Amino acid sequence: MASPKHESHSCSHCSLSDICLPLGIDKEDLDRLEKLVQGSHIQHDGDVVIQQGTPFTKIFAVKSGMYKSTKLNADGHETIIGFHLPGELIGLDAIYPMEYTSSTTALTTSALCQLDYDQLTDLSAHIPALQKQLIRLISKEINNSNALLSELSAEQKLASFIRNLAIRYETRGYSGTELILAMTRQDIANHLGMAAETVSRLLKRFQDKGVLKINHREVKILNPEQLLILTGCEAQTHSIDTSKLRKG
Amino acid sequence: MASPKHESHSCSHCSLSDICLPLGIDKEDLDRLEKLVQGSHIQHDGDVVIQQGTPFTKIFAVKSGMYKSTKLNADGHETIIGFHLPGELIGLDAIYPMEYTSSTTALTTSALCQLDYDQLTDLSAHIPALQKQLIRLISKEINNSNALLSELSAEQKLASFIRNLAIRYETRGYSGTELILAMTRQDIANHLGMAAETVSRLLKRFQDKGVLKINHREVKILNPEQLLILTGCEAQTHSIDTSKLRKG
DNA sequence: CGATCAATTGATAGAGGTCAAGACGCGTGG
DNA sequence: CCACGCGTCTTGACCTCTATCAATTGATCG
Repeated sequence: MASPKHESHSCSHCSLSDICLPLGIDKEDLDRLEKLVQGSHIQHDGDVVIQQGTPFTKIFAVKSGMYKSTKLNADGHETIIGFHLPGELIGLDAIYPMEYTSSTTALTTSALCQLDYDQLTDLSAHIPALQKQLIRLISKEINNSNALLSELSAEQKLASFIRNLAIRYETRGYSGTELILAMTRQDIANHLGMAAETVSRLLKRFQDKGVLKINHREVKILNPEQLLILTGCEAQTHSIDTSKLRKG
Repeated sequence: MASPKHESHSCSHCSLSDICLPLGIDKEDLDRLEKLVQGSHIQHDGDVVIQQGTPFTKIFAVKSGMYKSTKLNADGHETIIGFHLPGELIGLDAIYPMEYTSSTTALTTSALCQLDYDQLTDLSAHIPALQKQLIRLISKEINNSNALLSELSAEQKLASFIRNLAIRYETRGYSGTELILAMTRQDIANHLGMAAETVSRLLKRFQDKGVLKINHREVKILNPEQLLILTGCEAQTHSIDTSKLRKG
């Protein structure tokens, strides 16, 4: 299992083709795209896929499992800037600086595709639809990054985090109510800018409230609406007293 | 001064051409690019340029002054996702969702250019250099957004904010040591996720330490190296005791 | 079955939010 | 020119949230 195996691949048969690159591309163009895709590379827990600071050459697409990207700051502190689920692209933030700005590691047994960026841009110059899709996906990343800016309390941040994971899983055809936290509590805490103990306590609180059912890394969302409220977003079902929304 | 005046414009003569779009484009292509640029629109303090939720049609480039982008979240809370200085582009995050995800407002008397996005992509399909530059600039935004994730204490966040502003001004040919905070303390606080009182207290502390000289909205950086240390990044001049870097 | 790592739980303290009052700057109108 | 009002900024007192430290339990694995 440990050997990096290059499976036969085909974007057209990939279950992720709807959310990955080949949106609205005809058969002929798709063939050309597939030529530059290097198929499934398999990693295991802890395997490093990208080293921060190395020259940018490829974009990665997650096929299965989960990855995390950590950034070593100038102050020597490591921050987890994100987790990557199947169908998501890794490395788009490296285009501008021409080198990877964070390291990426597998959290469980996982697989990804590799796309040579130079070939991809060359091809996209000939296929407007591909160019547009590429730009759209990069733009999407900006929004993802901005999402973390708003939250206030630790409770809201963690609730948002879980909800965000659930939604992303659901979008990709997995269950939107039962998910597995492939990362440690410490990883979650780091990503959200809090202590691991706080994550632990909050998860317990969520469970006590009947919002979640937690069994180690397994999370079951019992009350999605209540979870939404915990994010700081009021429920839409009944009218709200807006007089005391959090600060101005 | 108050009338929105469409000045004669020319990217080739614009002092910002180095940092804006037209990087490495030849004369002929530049002419075509200029055709789709709508020249200087002038705003004043409080003028709204972009309304969150409206359809995405244009990218904006700041010519002078300063703008802020605020996002109204589902919880009814407004977050300032960024400030825009001359030479910077606004609206790149709207490409994916096809609508503006935040509202943009002028903070002082300011001016910007408008670029029709559809025309821009059509043109970039014919000019590989333009396409690359466009993609690079969008990618850059991801990095900007990720920058806020790492900081820990309020002191580090504010020090980083000031330093970031100074560096951006310096890159654009302005002074890197004397700058004007066109935004209110409340705006800074909102953007950094803290209380306005904390900003006030921290600025005072920075001044007491001799790092900054503050006169209302004017900031003079007296000790850039000390400011760097306040961001959490150790000074490079002498070897450091790394034994007690902030948490793991 | 110890050893190791992840996770939980409790006790404590400090950073920073909140509330409240006052100072300062600035435009407006008498 | 000064008084007034308004918004911004500052400063102080208090208190909550959450980080930190520490000890324990639970899982996993060679």
